[in-house]
Amino acid sequence: MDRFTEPILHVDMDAFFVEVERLRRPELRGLPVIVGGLGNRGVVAAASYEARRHGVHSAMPMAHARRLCPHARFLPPDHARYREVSRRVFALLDEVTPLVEPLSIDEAFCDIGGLRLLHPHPVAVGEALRRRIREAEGLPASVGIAATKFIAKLASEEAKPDGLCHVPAGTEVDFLHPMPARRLWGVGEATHARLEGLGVRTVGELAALPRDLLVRRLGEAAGAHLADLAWGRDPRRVETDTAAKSVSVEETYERDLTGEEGIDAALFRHAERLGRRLRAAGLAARSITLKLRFGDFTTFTRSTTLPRPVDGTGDLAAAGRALLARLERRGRGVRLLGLGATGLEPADAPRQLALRGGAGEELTRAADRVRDRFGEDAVVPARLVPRPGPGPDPGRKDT
DNA sequence: TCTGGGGTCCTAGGACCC
DNA sequence: TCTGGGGTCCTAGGACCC
Repeated sequence: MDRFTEPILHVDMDAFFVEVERLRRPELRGLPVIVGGLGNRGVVAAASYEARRHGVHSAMPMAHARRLCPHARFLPPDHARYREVSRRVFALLDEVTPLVEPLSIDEAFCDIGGLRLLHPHPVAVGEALRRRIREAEGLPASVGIAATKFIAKLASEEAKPDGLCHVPAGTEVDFLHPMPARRLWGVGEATHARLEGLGVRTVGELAALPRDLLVRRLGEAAGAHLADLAWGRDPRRVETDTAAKSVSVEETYERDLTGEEGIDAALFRHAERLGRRLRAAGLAARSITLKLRFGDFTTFTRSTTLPRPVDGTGDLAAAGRALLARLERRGRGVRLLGLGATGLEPADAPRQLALRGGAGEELTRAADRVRDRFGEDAVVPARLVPRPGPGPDPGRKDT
């Protein structure tokens, strides 16, 4: 009986932000291009392969990237556009199989096990998908094919740029063991350092360690997980419909915020953006988290669980202020301020109407509708409008 | 070189309940 | 009067991913 023994595709767009920019500006083809925050505290979000050859990579401080590759073209990110293109690429995946699990804006797992009667081989499906994305959107994508998710993901990395890599069932260990342990999904800087402390450099050396030693050194979950991955074991299935567990907004300021008023205004703007995103998703939050990073990069969070879920700007701002009051600032400047929502549930979950705010809530929703039509800046709370000059203006009534 | 913004998951301690 | 074990929830911090 014909059946796919490697039914999992990992589709990963190559230098996604850069390639989307090149669609609009073909003159950028062949040049080193770097997309990211251009301010003095920016980092690289995406680098073209030409820029990567100079050592530039994502998450690198932009100042460093400029030094490594001064002749690159530097562009600010256009996330709205990337989201739109991403939506269309995922729609192409949906044409192939209903079992699509988005991992981020530019990558997804597809389970094509159900296609086995229609296609001779998973590689034919992968190549057709790459061609389809190229023809429909003009974008390069790499595909990894394997029996498990994490081998498929490693395979797509191996395939880059603009390629396909198939790891036949039974050959996983040969594929894995020569690799640096750092390449495993879940081995970051900290775990890598600990593994080096154990004398581990490759996945093969990791596989040779006793499982209980890994659990003792890395914790129950991470240790057991890595022990399995090192032998190619990964039972996770492709999951569709994974509901969001948190929504958050944060901002790093060009210069640290120092005055109480400026910090409070920033907090209120966060409450507005967060509330708007919750309401657009039809969600309300039971728990609110405030995040604060000081100029010296020390970072603190404070969170609270409310008696009932909230989605209104006023409620979010009030919770944020209460949390802010619990942090000792001691005159330190604020580099980053963030506000997050967890404990999400549908805003329509049975809650008595009487509890759902009054006129304030209606105003919020009216403002949302105006912004839907005229843009984010169409409605600005009076408290965020710059005050006219010093002293009262006798000719002006508050409106 | 000096460190973004959006997420997920895990750990550990404490409160609280049975 | 002293002491259990287990489960769940909450909070803060940290690792990790793209």
